[in-house]
Amino acid sequence: MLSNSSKYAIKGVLYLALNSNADHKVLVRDIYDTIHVPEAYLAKLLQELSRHGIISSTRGPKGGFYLSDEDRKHTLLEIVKVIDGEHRLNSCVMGIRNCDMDNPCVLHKLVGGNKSKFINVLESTTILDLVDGKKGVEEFFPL
Amino acid sequence: MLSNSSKYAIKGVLYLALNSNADHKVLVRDIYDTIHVPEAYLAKLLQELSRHGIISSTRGPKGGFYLSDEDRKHTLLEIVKVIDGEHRLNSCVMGIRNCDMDNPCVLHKLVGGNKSKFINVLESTTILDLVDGKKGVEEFFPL
DNA sequence: CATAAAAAGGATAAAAATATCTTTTAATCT
DNA sequence: AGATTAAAAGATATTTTTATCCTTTTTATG
Repeated sequence: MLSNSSKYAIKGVLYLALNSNADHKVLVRDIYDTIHVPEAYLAKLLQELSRHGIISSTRGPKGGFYLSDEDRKHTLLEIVKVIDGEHRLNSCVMGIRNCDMDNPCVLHKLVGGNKSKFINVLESTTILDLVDGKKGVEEFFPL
Repeated sequence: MLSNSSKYAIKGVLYLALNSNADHKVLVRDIYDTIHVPEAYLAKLLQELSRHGIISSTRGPKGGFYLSDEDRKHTLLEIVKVIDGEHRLNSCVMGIRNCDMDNPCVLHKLVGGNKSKFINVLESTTILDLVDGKKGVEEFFPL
């Protein structure tokens, strides 16, 4: 339903939301220290998000990844779509061909309702929403 | 959240629920023809379920897989647990360590409710429930 | 008792997901 | 300009999941 990669990406973005802005960019290394996602792998995921304009980055000294105010308006669903692609979320929970919301299989009816809600949460929650009122990264990543 | 293997297994069991009983066993080949799960792979999954007592089987001529009346009382969750193991479903949606229902991370709160409901559905739905009132396998596996 | 049917089991192969390493490009600061 | 820093990009490696194949064991039946 949600790949590890997507989860990693969300964690990374959350870290950025709490610890970065245009004047304070952060290195992958720093993110890694806190969220414990393999450094090189996380870098790949962030690069991908950056390429798609979900997050921002600059190269060179004083460079790093960060979130602009605009970036913070993106939703969790956008992150997931970039990393996992459209198909993973839209396809039938049971992987049954020609089964969708309009012509659902029995299992879909059983389980699909919860899935849609899950997607709705992802779709209606922006980075900003998540971080709003939170002060430290600890609230998100308890050790 | 649910592996392909689990989905395959559920499909196979559904087929058995609709097409088998102690007096009418079915071959993996027959199931394969309908649900389009790779034959040898499906055989492995059904063997696993059989070993765990979720479904029944007998070897030799006139043998095959089938569901006894007792078998039909098993829940979808039991199938998933045999195939995917306990951990996959119980772990934090976000894969965060030391995060569980009692001490949930922020994302857990956001998304965990739906997940629990999903598990509840699996837990409270028996094979019998699913099949009840259905006449043909087509209702489950639209092509 | 021989034979054939069918699951069970073991070993292997292919594909996808996850992770790492190396090289290139761009920005900043002397 | 040149040196340095850091992300971007590309190539490669590892692991896990998914899938297949082949042999063995069990069992019903002629």
